[in-house]
Amino acid sequence: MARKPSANNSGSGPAGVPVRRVPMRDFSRSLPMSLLRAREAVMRQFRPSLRHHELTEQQWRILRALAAVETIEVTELARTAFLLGPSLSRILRDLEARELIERRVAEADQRRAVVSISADGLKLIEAVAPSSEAIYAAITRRYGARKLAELQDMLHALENSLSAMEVAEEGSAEPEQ
Amino acid sequence: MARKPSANNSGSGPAGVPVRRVPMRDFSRSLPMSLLRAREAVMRQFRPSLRHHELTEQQWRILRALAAVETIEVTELARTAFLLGPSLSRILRDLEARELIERRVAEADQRRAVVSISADGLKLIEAVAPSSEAIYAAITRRYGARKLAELQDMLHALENSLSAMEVAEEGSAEPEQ
DNA sequence: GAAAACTGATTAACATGTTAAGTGGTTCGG
DNA sequence: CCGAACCACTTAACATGTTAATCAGTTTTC
Repeated sequence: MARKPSANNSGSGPAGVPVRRVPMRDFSRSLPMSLLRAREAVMRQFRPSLRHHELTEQQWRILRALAAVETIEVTELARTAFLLGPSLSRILRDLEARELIERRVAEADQRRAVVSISADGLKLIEAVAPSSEAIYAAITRRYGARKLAELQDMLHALENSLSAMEVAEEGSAEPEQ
Repeated sequence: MARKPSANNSGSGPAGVPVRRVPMRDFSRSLPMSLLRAREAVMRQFRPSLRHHELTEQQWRILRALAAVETIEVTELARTAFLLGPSLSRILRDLEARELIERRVAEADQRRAVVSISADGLKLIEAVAPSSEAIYAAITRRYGARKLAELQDMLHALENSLSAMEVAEEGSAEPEQ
Protein backbone atom coordinates (compact mmCIF):
# COMPACT_ATOMS: atom_id res chain seq x y z
CA MET A 1 0.00 0.00 0.00
CA ALA A 2 2.89 2.36 0.71
CA ARG A 3 3.96 4.09 -2.44
CA LYS A 4 7.17 2.52 -3.61
CA PRO A 5 9.99 4.92 -4.43
CA SER A 6 10.16 5.04 -8.19
CA ALA A 7 13.23 5.35 -10.35
CA ASN A 8 11.60 7.94 -12.54
CA ASN A 9 13.91 10.90 -12.46
CA SER A 10 12.98 12.18 -15.87
CA GLY A 11 10.94 14.99 -14.32
CA SER A 12 12.60 17.40 -11.96
CA GLY A 13 12.34 16.71 -8.25
CA PRO A 14 14.26 14.16 -6.22
CA ALA A 15 12.49 10.86 -6.68
CA GLY A 16 11.00 8.79 -3.92
CA VAL A 17 8.66 11.20 -2.17
CA PRO A 18 5.28 12.41 -3.41
CA VAL A 19 5.98 16.13 -3.30
CA ARG A 20 3.61 18.90 -4.17
CA ARG A 21 5.68 20.41 -6.93
CA VAL A 22 3.53 23.42 -7.59
CA PRO A 23 2.26 25.56 -4.74
CA MET A 24 -1.48 25.07 -4.87
CA ARG A 25 -4.47 24.43 -2.75
CA ASP A 26 -4.99 20.77 -2.06
CA PHE A 27 -6.87 19.51 -4.98
CA SER A 28 -9.36 17.24 -3.26
CA ARG A 29 -10.51 20.12 -1.07
CA SER A 30 -11.51 22.42 -3.87
CA LEU A 31 -15.06 23.65 -3.87
CA PRO A 32 -15.97 22.37 -7.34
CA MET A 33 -14.72 18.94 -6.35
CA SER A 34 -16.71 18.92 -3.12
CA LEU A 35 -19.85 19.92 -4.97
CA LEU A 36 -19.25 17.31 -7.63
CA ARG A 37 -18.69 14.53 -5.12
CA ALA A 38 -21.72 15.48 -3.07
CA ARG A 39 -23.92 15.62 -6.10
CA GLU A 40 -22.65 12.31 -7.36
CA ALA A 41 -23.32 10.72 -3.96
CA VAL A 42 -26.92 11.93 -4.17
CA MET A 43 -27.49 10.96 -7.78
CA ARG A 44 -26.09 7.51 -7.17
CA GLN A 45 -29.19 6.90 -5.09
CA PHE A 46 -31.60 7.94 -7.82
CA ARG A 47 -30.02 6.56 -10.95
CA PRO A 48 -31.04 2.89 -10.56
CA SER A 49 -34.69 3.79 -10.14
CA LEU A 50 -34.65 6.08 -13.16
CA ARG A 51 -32.78 3.52 -15.14
CA HIS A 52 -35.49 0.93 -14.61
CA HIS A 53 -37.86 3.29 -16.35
CA GLU A 54 -35.44 4.00 -19.20
CA LEU A 55 -34.99 7.57 -18.08
CA THR A 56 -31.88 9.65 -17.73
CA GLU A 57 -31.51 12.23 -15.06
CA GLN A 58 -32.04 15.07 -17.53
CA GLN A 59 -35.10 13.50 -19.12
CA TRP A 60 -36.56 13.15 -15.66
CA ARG A 61 -35.86 16.81 -14.93
CA ILE A 62 -37.70 17.80 -18.07
CA LEU A 63 -40.71 15.61 -17.42
CA ARG A 64 -41.01 16.94 -13.89
CA ALA A 65 -40.78 20.49 -15.07
CA LEU A 66 -43.48 19.81 -17.65
CA ALA A 67 -45.74 18.12 -15.13
CA ALA A 68 -45.94 21.33 -13.13
CA VAL A 69 -47.40 23.40 -15.96
CA GLU A 70 -49.89 23.11 -18.78
CA THR A 71 -47.48 24.29 -21.45
CA ILE A 72 -44.12 25.96 -21.55
CA GLU A 73 -41.86 27.44 -24.19
CA VAL A 74 -38.54 25.80 -24.92
CA THR A 75 -36.41 28.68 -23.68
CA GLU A 76 -38.30 28.85 -20.41
CA LEU A 77 -38.04 25.09 -20.06
CA ALA A 78 -34.28 25.28 -20.51
CA ARG A 79 -34.11 27.81 -17.70
CA THR A 80 -36.32 25.71 -15.42
CA ALA A 81 -34.63 22.37 -16.05
CA PHE A 82 -31.20 24.05 -16.05
CA LEU A 83 -30.18 22.66 -19.41
CA LEU A 84 -28.40 24.30 -22.32
CA GLY A 85 -30.30 24.77 -25.53
CA PRO A 86 -28.52 22.11 -27.57
CA SER A 87 -28.99 19.45 -24.89
CA LEU A 88 -32.63 20.33 -24.56
CA SER A 89 -33.16 20.18 -28.31
CA ARG A 90 -31.83 16.64 -28.48
CA ILE A 91 -33.74 15.45 -25.45
CA LEU A 92 -37.02 16.94 -26.62
CA ARG A 93 -36.57 15.25 -29.97
CA ASP A 94 -36.15 11.89 -28.21
CA LEU A 95 -38.96 12.41 -25.72
CA GLU A 96 -41.25 13.41 -28.55
CA ALA A 97 -40.32 10.26 -30.46
CA ARG A 98 -41.24 8.26 -27.35
CA GLU A 99 -44.52 10.19 -27.22
CA LEU A 100 -43.91 11.33 -23.68
CA ILE A 101 -44.26 14.98 -24.66
CA GLU A 102 -46.02 17.02 -27.32
CA ARG A 103 -44.75 20.01 -29.19
CA ARG A 104 -46.31 22.65 -31.39
CA VAL A 105 -45.28 26.04 -32.69
CA ALA A 106 -46.59 29.14 -30.93
CA GLU A 107 -49.30 30.94 -32.85
CA ALA A 108 -48.12 34.42 -32.08
CA ASP A 109 -44.44 33.79 -32.86
CA GLN A 110 -43.55 31.05 -35.30
CA ARG A 111 -40.03 30.86 -33.91
CA ARG A 112 -41.14 29.63 -30.53
CA ALA A 113 -42.09 26.08 -29.71
CA VAL A 114 -44.56 25.21 -26.98
CA VAL A 115 -44.09 21.96 -25.14
CA SER A 116 -46.42 19.95 -22.94
CA ILE A 117 -46.37 16.56 -21.30
CA SER A 118 -48.49 13.78 -22.79
CA ALA A 119 -50.84 11.39 -21.02
CA ASP A 120 -48.18 8.69 -21.29
CA GLY A 121 -45.65 11.09 -19.83
CA LEU A 122 -47.88 11.73 -16.86
CA LYS A 123 -48.35 8.02 -16.36
CA LEU A 124 -44.62 7.54 -16.37
CA ILE A 125 -44.15 10.25 -13.78
CA GLU A 126 -46.76 8.65 -11.58
CA ALA A 127 -44.88 5.38 -11.87
CA VAL A 128 -41.53 6.85 -10.92
CA ALA A 129 -42.56 9.42 -8.33
CA PRO A 130 -43.15 7.06 -5.38
CA SER A 131 -39.70 5.52 -5.33
CA SER A 132 -38.13 8.86 -6.10
CA GLU A 133 -39.90 10.42 -3.15
CA ALA A 134 -38.95 7.49 -0.96
CA ILE A 135 -35.30 7.91 -1.82
CA TYR A 136 -35.47 11.60 -1.11
CA ALA A 137 -37.10 10.88 2.23
CA ALA A 138 -34.40 8.37 3.08
CA ILE A 139 -31.69 10.90 2.28
CA THR A 140 -33.45 13.48 4.41
CA ARG A 141 -33.69 11.08 7.33
CA ARG A 142 -30.05 10.13 7.09
CA TYR A 143 -28.65 13.60 6.80
CA GLY A 144 -31.22 15.40 8.91
CA ALA A 145 -34.05 17.56 7.67
CA ARG A 146 -32.79 20.70 9.35
CA LYS A 147 -29.25 20.22 8.14
CA LEU A 148 -30.53 19.59 4.65
CA ALA A 149 -32.51 22.81 4.63
CA GLU A 150 -29.49 24.68 5.91
CA LEU A 151 -27.31 23.18 3.20
CA GLN A 152 -29.79 24.24 0.54
CA ASP A 153 -29.77 27.77 1.90
CA MET A 154 -26.00 27.91 1.80
CA LEU A 155 -25.94 26.59 -1.74
CA HIS A 156 -28.41 29.18 -2.90
CA ALA A 157 -26.45 31.87 -1.11
CA LEU A 158 -23.31 30.73 -2.90
CA GLU A 159 -25.10 30.84 -6.22
CA ASN A 160 -26.30 34.36 -5.51
CA SER A 161 -22.86 35.50 -4.40
CA LEU A 162 -21.32 34.34 -7.63
CA SER A 163 -24.04 35.44 -9.98
CA ALA A 164 -23.15 39.01 -9.11
CA MET A 165 -19.48 38.32 -9.72
CA GLU A 166 -18.30 39.05 -13.20
CA VAL A 167 -16.12 36.48 -14.87
CA ALA A 168 -12.56 37.49 -15.63
CA GLU A 169 -11.95 37.47 -19.35
CA GLU A 170 -8.18 37.16 -19.07
CA GLY A 171 -7.10 39.10 -22.12
CA SER A 172 -4.00 37.02 -22.80
CA ALA A 173 -5.43 35.38 -25.90
CA GLU A 174 -7.58 36.52 -28.80
CA PRO A 175 -6.99 40.23 -28.28
CA GLU A 176 -10.41 41.02 -29.79
CA GLN A 177 -8.90 44.23 -31.19
CA MET B 1 -45.47 37.65 -17.89
CA ALA B 2 -48.66 36.08 -16.54
CA ARG B 3 -49.14 32.67 -18.04
CA LYS B 4 -51.99 32.83 -20.49
CA PRO B 5 -54.71 30.24 -20.02
CA SER B 6 -54.27 27.70 -22.75
CA ALA B 7 -56.93 25.76 -24.55
CA ASN B 8 -55.00 22.51 -24.22
CA ASN B 9 -57.43 20.11 -22.57
CA SER B 10 -55.92 16.99 -24.04
CA GLY B 11 -54.32 16.09 -20.72
CA SER B 12 -56.46 15.75 -17.66
CA GLY B 13 -56.79 18.72 -15.35
CA PRO B 14 -58.98 21.77 -15.82
CA ALA B 15 -57.14 24.04 -18.17
CA GLY B 16 -56.11 27.58 -17.44
CA VAL B 17 -54.03 27.27 -14.30
CA PRO B 18 -50.53 25.88 -14.03
CA VAL B 19 -51.37 23.07 -11.66
CA ARG B 20 -48.98 20.60 -10.20
CA ARG B 21 -50.62 17.53 -11.65
CA VAL B 22 -48.55 14.98 -9.80
CA PRO B 23 -47.93 15.32 -6.09
CA MET B 24 -44.24 15.93 -5.89
CA ARG B 25 -41.64 18.05 -4.22
CA ASP B 26 -41.02 21.31 -5.98
CA PHE B 27 -38.58 20.53 -8.64
CA SER B 28 -36.32 23.56 -8.40
CA ARG B 29 -35.74 22.90 -4.72
CA SER B 30 -34.42 19.39 -5.11
CA LEU B 31 -31.01 18.73 -3.67
CA PRO B 32 -29.41 17.49 -6.90
CA MET B 33 -30.58 20.64 -8.64
CA SER B 34 -29.22 22.90 -5.90
CA LEU B 35 -25.87 21.16 -6.06
CA LEU B 36 -25.80 21.35 -9.82
CA ARG B 37 -26.62 25.05 -9.88
CA ALA B 38 -24.08 25.87 -7.21
CA ARG B 39 -21.38 23.93 -8.97
CA GLU B 40 -22.16 25.55 -12.28
CA ALA B 41 -22.01 28.99 -10.68
CA VAL B 42 -18.54 28.17 -9.41
CA MET B 43 -17.25 26.61 -12.60
CA ARG B 44 -18.48 29.51 -14.65
CA GLN B 45 -15.76 31.53 -12.95
CA PHE B 46 -12.99 29.12 -13.83
CA ARG B 47 -13.87 28.03 -17.32
CA PRO B 48 -12.68 31.12 -19.25
CA SER B 49 -9.24 30.96 -17.66
CA LEU B 50 -8.90 27.25 -18.41
CA ARG B 51 -10.17 27.79 -21.89
CA HIS B 52 -7.44 30.27 -22.68
CA HIS B 53 -4.98 27.49 -21.99
CA GLU B 54 -6.86 24.95 -24.09
CA LEU B 55 -7.77 22.95 -20.99
CA THR B 56 -11.04 21.41 -19.95
CA GLU B 57 -12.06 21.17 -16.36
CA GLN B 58 -11.29 17.45 -16.25
CA GLN B 59 -7.90 17.80 -17.90
CA TRP B 60 -7.06 20.42 -15.31
CA ARG B 61 -8.14 18.07 -12.52
CA ILE B 62 -5.84 15.39 -13.84
CA LEU B 63 -2.85 17.66 -14.25
CA ARG B 64 -3.29 18.98 -10.74
CA ALA B 65 -3.56 15.49 -9.32
CA LEU B 66 -0.40 14.50 -11.19
CA ALA B 67 1.49 17.57 -10.02
CA ALA B 68 1.09 16.45 -6.42
CA VAL B 69 2.89 13.13 -6.88
CA GLU B 70 5.87 11.68 -8.68
CA THR B 71 3.90 8.91 -10.33
CA ILE B 72 0.48 7.37 -9.93
CA GLU B 73 -1.36 4.39 -11.33
CA VAL B 74 -4.38 4.95 -13.55
CA THR B 75 -6.90 3.44 -11.15
CA GLU B 76 -5.65 5.55 -8.28
CA LEU B 77 -5.68 8.61 -10.51
CA ALA B 78 -9.30 7.95 -11.41
CA ARG B 79 -10.16 7.85 -7.72
CA THR B 80 -8.24 11.05 -7.00
CA ALA B 81 -9.54 13.05 -9.94
CA PHE B 82 -13.02 11.58 -9.50
CA LEU B 83 -13.34 10.37 -13.05
CA LEU B 84 -14.66 7.12 -14.43
CA GLY B 85 -12.25 4.80 -16.18
CA PRO B 86 -13.44 5.38 -19.73
CA SER B 87 -13.29 9.16 -19.39
CA LEU B 88 -9.84 8.95 -17.91
CA SER B 89 -8.62 6.65 -20.69
CA ARG B 90 -9.65 9.13 -23.34
CA ILE B 91 -8.24 12.13 -21.54
CA LEU B 92 -4.91 10.45 -20.84
CA ARG B 93 -4.63 9.52 -24.49
CA ASP B 94 -5.11 13.17 -25.46
CA LEU B 95 -2.84 14.58 -22.77
CA GLU B 96 -0.16 12.12 -23.78
CA ALA B 97 -0.50 13.20 -27.41
CA ARG B 98 -0.03 16.79 -26.25
CA GLU B 99 3.03 15.62 -24.30
CA LEU B 100 1.72 17.03 -21.06
CA ILE B 101 1.98 13.65 -19.35
CA GLU B 102 4.04 10.47 -19.65
CA ARG B 103 2.91 6.91 -19.30
CA ARG B 104 4.61 3.56 -18.92
CA VAL B 105 3.58 0.10 -17.83
CA ALA B 106 4.32 -1.02 -14.30
CA GLU B 107 7.18 -3.47 -14.02
CA ALA B 108 5.58 -5.65 -11.42
CA ASP B 109 2.16 -5.93 -13.08
CA GLN B 110 1.95 -5.49 -16.82
CA ARG B 111 -1.72 -4.63 -16.61
CA ARG B 112 -1.14 -1.45 -14.70
CA ALA B 113 -0.07 1.83 -16.22
CA VAL B 114 1.93 4.40 -14.34
CA VAL B 115 1.38 8.05 -15.19
CA SER B 116 3.41 11.14 -14.44
CA ILE B 117 3.33 14.78 -15.46
CA SER B 118 5.88 16.04 -17.97
CA ALA B 119 8.02 19.14 -17.80
CA ASP B 120 5.66 20.84 -20.24
CA GLY B 121 2.75 19.81 -18.06
CA LEU B 122 4.36 21.40 -15.05
CA LYS B 123 5.00 24.57 -17.01
CA LEU B 124 1.36 24.68 -18.02
CA ILE B 125 0.25 24.30 -14.42
CA GLU B 126 2.52 27.10 -13.36
CA ALA B 127 0.98 29.25 -16.06
CA VAL B 128 -2.60 28.56 -15.01
CA ALA B 129 -2.24 28.36 -11.24
CA PRO B 130 -2.02 32.10 -10.50
CA SER B 131 -5.31 33.09 -12.10
CA SER B 132 -6.94 29.96 -10.77
CA GLU B 133 -5.85 30.82 -7.26
CA ALA B 134 -6.96 34.39 -7.75
CA ILE B 135 -10.43 33.28 -8.77
CA TYR B 136 -10.67 30.97 -5.82
CA ALA B 137 -9.60 33.80 -3.54
CA ALA B 138 -12.23 36.07 -5.03
CA ILE B 139 -14.92 33.47 -4.47
CA THR B 140 -13.77 33.03 -0.90
CA ARG B 141 -13.88 36.76 -0.28
CA ARG B 142 -17.34 37.09 -1.73
CA TYR B 143 -18.90 34.18 0.07
CA GLY B 144 -16.90 34.39 3.27
CA ALA B 145 -14.05 32.12 4.27
CA ARG B 146 -15.80 30.76 7.33
CA LYS B 147 -19.03 30.10 5.49
CA LEU B 148 -17.12 28.40 2.74
CA ALA B 149 -15.38 26.08 5.17
CA GLU B 150 -18.71 25.31 6.79
CA LEU B 151 -20.25 24.53 3.43
CA GLN B 152 -17.41 22.16 2.60
CA ASP B 153 -17.91 20.38 5.90
CA MET B 154 -21.60 19.95 5.25
CA LEU B 155 -20.94 18.65 1.76
CA HIS B 156 -18.48 16.09 3.04
CA ALA B 157 -20.89 15.09 5.77
CA LEU B 158 -23.57 14.57 3.14
CA GLU B 159 -21.23 12.46 1.09
CA ASN B 160 -20.41 10.35 4.12
CA SER B 161 -24.06 9.96 5.08
CA LEU B 162 -24.92 8.64 1.66
CA SER B 163 -21.89 6.46 1.14
CA ALA B 164 -23.15 4.28 3.98
CA MET B 165 -26.60 4.15 2.40
CA GLU B 166 -27.15 1.24 0.09
CA VAL B 167 -28.84 1.92 -3.19
CA ALA B 168 -32.25 0.39 -3.72
CA GLU B 169 -32.20 -2.06 -6.58
CA GLU B 170 -35.93 -1.89 -7.22
CA GLY B 171 -36.64 -5.42 -8.39
CA SER B 172 -39.45 -4.41 -10.74
CA ALA B 173 -37.46 -5.07 -13.92
CA GLU B 174 -34.96 -7.72 -14.95
CA PRO B 175 -35.87 -10.21 -12.23
CA GLU B 176 -32.30 -11.54 -12.25
CA GLN B 177 -33.65 -15.02 -11.44
C1' DG C 1 0.57 -26.20 -14.84
C1' DA C 2 -3.56 -25.33 -17.63
C1' DA C 3 -8.44 -23.92 -17.41
C1' DA C 4 -11.23 -20.83 -14.80
C1' DA C 5 -11.87 -16.79 -12.38
C1' DC C 6 -10.41 -12.35 -11.64
C1' DT C 7 -8.35 -7.67 -12.46
C1' DG C 8 -6.70 -3.21 -14.79
C1' DA C 9 -7.30 -0.80 -18.64
C1' DT C 10 -9.32 0.19 -22.98
C1' DT C 11 -12.96 0.29 -26.47
C1' DA C 12 -17.78 0.68 -27.86
C1' DA C 13 -22.16 2.83 -27.89
C1' DC C 14 -25.18 6.12 -26.61
C1' DA C 15 -26.55 10.50 -23.93
C1' DT C 16 -25.30 15.00 -22.34
C1' DG C 17 -22.11 19.35 -21.75
C1' DT C 18 -20.18 23.07 -24.27
C1' DT C 19 -19.22 26.40 -27.81
C1' DA C 20 -19.84 27.88 -32.53
C1' DA C 21 -22.42 28.06 -36.67
C1' DG C 22 -26.65 27.72 -39.18
C1' DT C 23 -31.80 28.43 -40.20
C1' DG C 24 -35.97 30.60 -40.22
C1' DG C 25 -38.92 34.04 -38.21
C1' DT C 26 -39.46 38.74 -36.29
C1' DT C 27 -38.49 43.51 -35.44
C1' DC C 28 -36.41 47.82 -36.41
C1' DG C 29 -34.50 51.81 -38.99
C1' DG C 30 -34.38 54.24 -43.03
C1' DC D 1 -41.55 48.22 -47.27
C1' DC D 2 -36.95 46.18 -47.32
C1' DG D 3 -32.58 45.12 -45.73
C1' DA D 4 -30.04 44.87 -41.34
C1' DA D 5 -30.17 43.42 -36.85
C1' DC D 6 -32.03 40.45 -33.73
C1' DC D 7 -34.19 36.28 -31.74
C1' DA D 8 -35.64 31.21 -30.87
C1' DC D 9 -34.32 27.11 -31.94
C1' DT D 10 -31.57 23.56 -34.14
C1' DT D 11 -27.39 21.41 -35.95
C1' DA D 12 -22.53 20.59 -35.83
C1' DA D 13 -18.33 19.26 -33.64
C1' DC D 14 -15.82 17.82 -30.01
C1' DA D 15 -15.25 16.40 -24.92
C1' DT D 16 -17.08 13.93 -21.07
C1' DG D 17 -20.59 10.80 -18.38
C1' DT D 18 -22.32 6.23 -18.16
C1' DT D 19 -22.84 1.35 -18.75
C1' DA D 20 -21.50 -2.82 -21.12
C1' DA D 21 -18.24 -5.45 -23.56
C1' DT D 22 -13.59 -6.60 -24.68
C1' DC D 23 -8.74 -7.68 -24.05
C1' DA D 24 -4.56 -8.77 -22.03
C1' DG D 25 -2.26 -9.96 -17.80
C1' DT D 26 -2.56 -12.19 -13.24
C1' DT D 27 -4.16 -15.20 -9.67
C1' DT D 28 -6.80 -19.31 -8.18
C1' DT D 29 -8.12 -23.81 -8.31
C1' DC D 30 -8.00 -28.46 -9.05
